[in-house]
Amino acid sequence: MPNSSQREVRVRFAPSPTGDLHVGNIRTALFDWAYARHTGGKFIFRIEDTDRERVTDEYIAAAIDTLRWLGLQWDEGPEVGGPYGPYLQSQRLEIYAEWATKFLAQGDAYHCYCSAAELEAVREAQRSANVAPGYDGKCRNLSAEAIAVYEAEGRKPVVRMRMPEGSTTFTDLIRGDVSFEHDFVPDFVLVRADGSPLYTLAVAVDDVMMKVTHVLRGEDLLSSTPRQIRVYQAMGVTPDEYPLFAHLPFVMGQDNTKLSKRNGEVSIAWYRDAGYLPEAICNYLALLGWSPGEDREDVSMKELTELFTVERVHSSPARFDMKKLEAINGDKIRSLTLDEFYSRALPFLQRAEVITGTVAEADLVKRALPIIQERIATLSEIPLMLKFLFVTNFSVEPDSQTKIQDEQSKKVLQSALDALSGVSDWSHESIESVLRVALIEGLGLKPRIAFGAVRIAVTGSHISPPLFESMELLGRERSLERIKAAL
RNA sequence: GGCCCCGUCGUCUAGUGGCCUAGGACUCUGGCUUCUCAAGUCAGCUACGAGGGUUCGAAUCCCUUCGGGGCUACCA
Repeated sequence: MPNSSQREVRVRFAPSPTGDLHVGNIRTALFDWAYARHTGGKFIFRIEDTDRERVTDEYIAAAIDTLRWLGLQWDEGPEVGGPYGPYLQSQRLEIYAEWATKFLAQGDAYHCYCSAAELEAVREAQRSANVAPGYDGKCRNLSAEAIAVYEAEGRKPVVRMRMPEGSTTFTDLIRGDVSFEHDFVPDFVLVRADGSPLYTLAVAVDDVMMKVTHVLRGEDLLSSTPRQIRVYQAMGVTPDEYPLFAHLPFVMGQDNTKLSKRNGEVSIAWYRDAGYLPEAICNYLALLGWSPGEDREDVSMKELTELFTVERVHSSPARFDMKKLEAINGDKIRSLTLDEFYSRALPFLQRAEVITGTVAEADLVKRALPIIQERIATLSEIPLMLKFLFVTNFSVEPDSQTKIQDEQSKKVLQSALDALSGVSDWSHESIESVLRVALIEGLGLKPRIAFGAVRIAVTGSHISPPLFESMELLGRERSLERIKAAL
């Protein structure tokens, strides 16, 4: 039997969707995916919903949707199936029950009748006595009589795994050898009193049964690895068949605490709505805890699969920096072809109700996009910048309005109106040359002063896309109307 | 408290004993460009947590220390 490093690579992403997938989850998913693709192996998507109190169908659906949106296509998992399914743990309950029964029969696990209150009391005592906390092993070797008494009391037992004396050592692909003395790994629960399995049981059983070869996951799971390995042993899996572990460093918030709502947006759905491109999110996230070296930072999805190796993953945590994500997003937007940019822009324009979806609008949008492409960092800025082209009841922003109330501005607008009235070829080139002659040469004004007033009158704001192109797009009639209205 | 992990510019990182008076990117500051805003471009600021070793030579190896984080559930 070939060992884990020789078998076909099978990597799984196994979130427990107790909310929207967040930045940290996705970084893990991205690395899992990239590693599978890099090695030509399989990317498996599994839902860990053993805690049905917290995992809902909505969150599961959202997780599936998010992964799809990001382009992290899975080879096995929800909706696509696969040879080792089902891929929802809630649909594998009988499998876990069978193994638990087997462990019980083998003596690897035992029934524990301790109540939550009793366990808490033990922990409390351990805390004050300053000794290692954990289950005290009270039910490890219960006599038949003692069991009968508990049963008579109506107590429902949990199934608890027996940790033998000794220690567990494993090689983490990122951190090297890590070992834990079993004195600090207490007997742990596999099955709840109601018969439902816990993560510790399900994760190990599934990884073995789904023939997972590499477990790349968050470092918060590092200290649960000995428990997972203990289950492998009880299952009869030999060490050379264990999956290889790689514990990824955390993605932290700005204030160096775990990323959460408090210190930055975490939900990927939020980034989607805010106009971030999936490839930008992936590119940025890839740089958190990993780097291709050689001062490279711009990485496409394809390049990521070519360059990604676990060896180049860091062991130290990274802070999430929205500013850098934004910068990368802007770069990605600028490198979009017009067609790509157009299809991504459309939903944002429609959602903002700037356009309704007519053919005429589509044409104007297509002509307008090139002049704003290099001016935005997120797609959500598009409606703001293009609104002036579509609005029916046009008005100038109050802030800008005050800037064209003075005599000089009126004079500028009047001159512009006069000069522009005679223009027949309404192209940005001729608009510009006519205005330069009339305002710069004619009135002797600085360009920023002269064009500023026209800009406000025509676009409604002192910040806008390039003036002459904007006027060309707006059309002669509407442009002149707006200048007139501003007088 | 115990166990485990981690420690290079503000942030993400390059760096695996000499190529490092530490490179790139983002941010920030200033300049150029310029019809606004951007984009582009040039320049600048700022880092090997600290202390000991090992070595001709250390960001790179060892030890100690300090700091940060995770786990310590019938959560994952």
